Amino acid sequence: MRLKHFSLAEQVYNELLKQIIDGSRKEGEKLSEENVCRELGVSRTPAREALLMLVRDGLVNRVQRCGCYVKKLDTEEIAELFECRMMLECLALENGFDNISEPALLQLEKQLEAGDNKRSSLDADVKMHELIISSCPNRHLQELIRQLIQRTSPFRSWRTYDTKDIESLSLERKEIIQAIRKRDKALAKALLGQHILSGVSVIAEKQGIGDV
Amino acid sequence: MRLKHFSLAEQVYNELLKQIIDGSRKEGEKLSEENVCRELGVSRTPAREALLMLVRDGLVNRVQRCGCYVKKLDTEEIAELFECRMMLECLALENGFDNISEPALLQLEKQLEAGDNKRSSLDADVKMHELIISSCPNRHLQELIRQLIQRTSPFRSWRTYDTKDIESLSLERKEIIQAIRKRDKALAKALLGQHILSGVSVIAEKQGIGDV
DNA sequence: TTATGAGATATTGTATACAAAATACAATAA
DNA sequence: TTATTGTATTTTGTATACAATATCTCATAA
Repeated sequence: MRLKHFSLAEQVYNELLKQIIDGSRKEGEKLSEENVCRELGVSRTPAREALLMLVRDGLVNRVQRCGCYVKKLDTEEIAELFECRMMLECLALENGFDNISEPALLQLEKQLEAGDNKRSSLDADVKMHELIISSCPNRHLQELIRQLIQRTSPFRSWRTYDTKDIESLSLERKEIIQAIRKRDKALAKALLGQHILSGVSVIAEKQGIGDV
Repeated sequence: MRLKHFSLAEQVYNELLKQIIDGSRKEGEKLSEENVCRELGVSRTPAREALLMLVRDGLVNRVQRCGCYVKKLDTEEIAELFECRMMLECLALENGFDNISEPALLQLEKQLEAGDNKRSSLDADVKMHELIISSCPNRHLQELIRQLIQRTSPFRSWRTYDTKDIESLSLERKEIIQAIRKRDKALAKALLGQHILSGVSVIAEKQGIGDV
């Protein structure tokens, strides 16, 4: 087996990605090459490459001769981003519906039962969406959706602050799984769509507050 | 107005992009930094950046410490790529159907009439798809589709070698436009889907020949 | 006070040198 | 002959120096 060795550029990329997703890099924040270098102890070349990779992912804006910024989306763009993800995940569910196996669903249900804190709630969420995505036979569509999920990740935690939210999200997931197990495709798609869009209004509110 | 000045990286990117799309860079071809530099008369830094941008676009593969190659897709991956594009363009048509204006359709029909050679056939194709895409209100979906169109572009010319192909493609487009003008959404979507997938079998054949 | 502009400073774009790893190749042994 | 191993060459990864541009500061004038 060939061991993978991570280049500095990849390591910087992974670190910045984590920071952007977990919110420690705020939207709109300047990511100057100099600062990134100094903070992570590498030269400008790998830092630049990492930033380019984040631009590729749609998480960073780059303006010629001005530098890179954590991408800042207005409320409407966020709504469209979630809507786009919703449409594509529903498409994946439509296409892969019959490939979702009963054992996989049972296993997922068990994991959903166990989840009642924020951490396991996020885990369960990732697993459910990944089950749906990986059941879709079109690998390009799979990749597009994974990319969209990554782009919506910075907003993910906004809806899992209090216990009530976590519980209602958990319930939504259970209903989706049940609909799939009952082989009710139309219902499953409708519930999945609602589930993905459910956070948008909360996000819109929080952003409104943030702007003041 | 602020004049846009293109960085060397962008210029190299545009040149390589053109070469990959028009087929002068064959699939699987090695794109070593050294060669790219020498051919285009720049240093390695902008060449590297251009290659990274092509990786972002899905047109180039990059293996750590081994270099970059023009992405080579097997027949099944190509089929899935076109299928993915088909699904998303149909989604865009579904969403933007009512936004497609009669004047825009009339103008497009005129341009389709004029097109009977390869060049104008490609132009007409670009315009028709762009009309559909830009009518869809979701800008993220728009961008995903444009990216997919770029990724399918290297295969585009494979179906426009002889006059018969050009004519039948032209006819397909006219039928799609007519269906939209009659506001028959289901028919328009079905025809659009067929149109996008129509080249796949031809591509599969040609690739088979290429492999011998 | 506000607007303008010159100069200083900081940041990005580009070239290049060096380090590390992969590949090619030749020599040797089985 | 074939397999293997060590060396040479090539290529990618990283650091850094220099060039070009943008931004900031502050003085001056309307």
